[in-house]
Amino acid sequence: MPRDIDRRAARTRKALHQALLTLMLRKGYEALSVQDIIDEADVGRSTFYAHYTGKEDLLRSGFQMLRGELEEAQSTARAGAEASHDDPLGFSTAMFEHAARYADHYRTMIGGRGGAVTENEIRLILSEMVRQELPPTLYGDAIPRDFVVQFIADAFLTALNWWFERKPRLLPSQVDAMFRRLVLGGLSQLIGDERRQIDRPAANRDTD
Amino acid sequence: MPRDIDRRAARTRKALHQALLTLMLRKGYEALSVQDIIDEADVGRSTFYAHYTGKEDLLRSGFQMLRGELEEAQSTARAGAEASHDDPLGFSTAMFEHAARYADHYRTMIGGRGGAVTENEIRLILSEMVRQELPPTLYGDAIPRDFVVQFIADAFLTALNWWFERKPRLLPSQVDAMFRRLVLGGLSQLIGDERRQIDRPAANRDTD
DNA sequence: ATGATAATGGACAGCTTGTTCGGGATTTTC
DNA sequence: GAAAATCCCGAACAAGCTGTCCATTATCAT
Repeated sequence: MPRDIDRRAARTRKALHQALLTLMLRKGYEALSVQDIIDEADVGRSTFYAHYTGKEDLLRSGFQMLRGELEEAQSTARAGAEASHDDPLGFSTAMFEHAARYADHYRTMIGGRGGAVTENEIRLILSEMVRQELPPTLYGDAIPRDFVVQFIADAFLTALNWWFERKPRLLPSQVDAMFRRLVLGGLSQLIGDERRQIDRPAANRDTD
Repeated sequence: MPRDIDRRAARTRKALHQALLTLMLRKGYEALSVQDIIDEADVGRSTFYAHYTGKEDLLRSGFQMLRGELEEAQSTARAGAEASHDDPLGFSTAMFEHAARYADHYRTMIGGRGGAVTENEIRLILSEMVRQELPPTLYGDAIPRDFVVQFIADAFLTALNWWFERKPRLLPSQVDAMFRRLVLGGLSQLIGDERRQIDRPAANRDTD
């Protein structure tokens, strides 16, 4: 029996992934049928179902690959770097660079093209990254920690979306700088010095 | 010919909207078929197509109603209030209260239940609101204005999502306070006093 | 080369979609 | 109240997609 995966199988899977990528960029995930995918990939119907249980399975498979890539990039980029908790947004630099490298893949996931599955997956991954870097104790207890985590993760997605849709020629480092400054410093730094002192509302004692 | 809409037609449309609402809360928009909707609404197949061209048409129709409600609420809530540019997040208070009032409707739109159509529509509406309130000139030019607009709009959606999914018993005013503090003051206020001074990166001169 | 193994393509029934039609019920108008 | 207009309903239709089956073909190990 063959130790490695059969070359034919590898070729088929690559063709299917490529077809999914192409079609998602063109029509979006939800509007896609299995028929479209196998037509684009030039693959038989039963062949598709021999490899994947449906289009969602194919989608998740591709997502896993990208996730593996990402985790590797994260760990190498931050191997000898400063320890965590030093920079609460430490994930962002490597992440923006990874997005630039796999621009087509990331493009399928944003702007509503990815469907609910992709959206949820990427938000989960990001939330987990942020959670590991955010200091366990926040100043005061006025804002719950998981709220802050979601805030950061979604802000990153916003930056990514804006980057690809509006200014795709920017360098990853440039977008990263804007992202960090806005999330760290907030809006008050941008709207004039006289409002620099934000009002500090009393911490709500009875938050459910 | 009847001056007003026929009562039967109004009843049918109301039943269809209610069915869509119920089913979206249960299964999400994308997983819904026209068959599901007319079964839930107890309406004939041809009747449905006599009123709407498909499920997306029905969705947009309901969305228009809610939008009308919202714009009315916004204008009345801020009739005699302070003029714009005074508070860059002036929309949020009335918006959170509107969301509390129409909780079921808003719940269908967040958490991936609403599908790409809803997501895009609500982001457009929010962006427009924010754009009108944000001062035309931002401190420095390091961060493009439309990036800031998207940042605020998406942060609001994050807050709304977190509110409904995690702490639905909070009052609108409480969520509003957290939202404003986080967006205005940023992350640096939460992670210890020694990092209160954020580093100010030099404005990028060549942003494309 | 040759048998074993695995991928392939096309055909199949079952289901959903969107449309059309005539009979029957309800509302509006007079 | 009765007539006329309008709307709802149910059935039936072609078209498309889905998931499964099996005989055929191409690739692998010896």
